[in-house]
Amino acid sequence: MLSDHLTFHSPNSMRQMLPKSYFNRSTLVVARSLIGKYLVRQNGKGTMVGRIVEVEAYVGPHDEACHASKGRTPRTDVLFGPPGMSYIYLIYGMYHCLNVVTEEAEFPAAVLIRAVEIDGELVDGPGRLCRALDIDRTLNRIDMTTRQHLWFEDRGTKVARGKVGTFPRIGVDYAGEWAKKLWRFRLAE
DNA sequence: GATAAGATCATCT
DNA sequence: GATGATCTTATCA
Repeated sequence: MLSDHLTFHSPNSMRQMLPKSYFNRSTLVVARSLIGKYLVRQNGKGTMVGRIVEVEAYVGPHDEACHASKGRTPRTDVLFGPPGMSYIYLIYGMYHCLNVVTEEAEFPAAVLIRAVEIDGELVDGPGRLCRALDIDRTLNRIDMTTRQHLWFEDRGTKVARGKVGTFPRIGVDYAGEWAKKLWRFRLAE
């Protein structure tokens, strides 16, 4: 009886929140392994869940595409903090971008969540994603490992390594050689 | 189909 | 005062 509809309904036993230790690893490893995991958003109206389809890694003080490469400022301070925290900022005056901080404190790095699939619908692009999930700067710098507001889950679905393609990151041409790094990960259909 | 331009503001210089 | 880790709409081919 325990095995009744075990997979189809994805019971709680298969929903594992990703803990702080998950993010305290190499940013590239975290980024790649986040593909196929789930982003859960809980607000006053209810709960929304998106399957992560595309992410980008921003790695360390020397990565010129990473905001932290320009130094530690009030905005980028959270990147230098402990892993598992949210880093959300406004870009181009109208869109928000959601990141999760990775690696140990004092090493500034994060993974940008670029696209998710919600109920089979692709939500493509960090700005759209934040709009769809009701994410803005009020959620900046929250702990994403507490099952409150915003967190990640592993729901037992497996993604073959060959199903994850690597690409250059978007919109970072100014970053010179760093712009060529294949630090964008996307799930092949 | 591809490319260009406009929207709009927190952040940093 | 300049600049984006973007998206939508318009214009062209």
